[in-house]
Amino acid sequence: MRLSQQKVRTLAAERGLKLTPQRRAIVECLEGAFNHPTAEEVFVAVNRRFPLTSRATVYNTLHLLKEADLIREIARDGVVHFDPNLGPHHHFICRACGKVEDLPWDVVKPINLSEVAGQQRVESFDVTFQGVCATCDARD
Amino acid sequence: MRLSQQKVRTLAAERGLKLTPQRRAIVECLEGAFNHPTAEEVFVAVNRRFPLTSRATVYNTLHLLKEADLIREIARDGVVHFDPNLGPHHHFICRACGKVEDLPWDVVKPINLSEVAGQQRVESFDVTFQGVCATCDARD
DNA sequence: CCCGTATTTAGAATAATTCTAAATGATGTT
DNA sequence: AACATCATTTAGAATTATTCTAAATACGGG
Repeated sequence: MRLSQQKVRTLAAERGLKLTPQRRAIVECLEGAFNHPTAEEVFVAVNRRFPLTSRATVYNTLHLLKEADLIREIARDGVVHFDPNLGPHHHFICRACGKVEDLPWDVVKPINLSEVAGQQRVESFDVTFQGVCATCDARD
Repeated sequence: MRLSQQKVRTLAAERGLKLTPQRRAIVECLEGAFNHPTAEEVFVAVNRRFPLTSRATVYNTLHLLKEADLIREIARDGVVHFDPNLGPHHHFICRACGKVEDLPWDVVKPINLSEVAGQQRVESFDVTFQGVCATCDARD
């Protein structure tokens, strides 16, 4: 239920992609990240171990993983975060510090997509909760 | 239940803000917009009537209106849209053309915010549905 | 070990937004 | 109606985020 090197190996095999050290480093960084990093944060983290990784490679790989549904993208106020947690869940964003946290799937009662009437073909949905996180709440 | 000049007049009075022609033009543009425009689209629309309005003014005013909860901001894949519809509702975003549409509030069963457990102080939530809009669906 | 081709790179290009400092103008006061 | 004040506007520079480019590199099958 989470991005892993194994899943990426399978993807690479299926699509004829190459497993470069850069890609492995990016995946490794995301695997262990529970803080929903931005592209820039991934770039910095990867460059600590792999000093010459370019931004282009980070962006390319993030897009690749997203296309393959191995990571999710969370945008808020124009800030884009990435999430390696593939299990169904929702997000909470702190309006004070911008931190993203996961919330359990069942806090929202089931939604039957076919009942979301309209002309559209609805395929998925996601819920974002806003408020103040514990840390920021304590700081006031 | 919608942004209006009247609401902005009240806001201006309360906060000592000045009602400049530029601000009125921006509000007028948003009032009549049901297409969730981006900042750039507002800029272009306002400049049709008011040729020398700068981007800075458009951004400043949009931030002001957002702070005052007179418009909502909708971000998806790093693209930011603005919504003058203040009534409770959800959004649908077409993955093909990026168009944003409103969906009625009651397609989601009520969520009791105080029951959304965790350390956080949860204040609000919103739901974004994804899929293909009627226009794009017909085009395939 | 070689080859073909996907990938990586640094930096330039683009896009979105914010900043700056000077010029302007809305509004309460006289 | 003219004034003074202070918020606002402006053009363009600066910043930030992301994408593009074309040349150099390096997976991984054979």
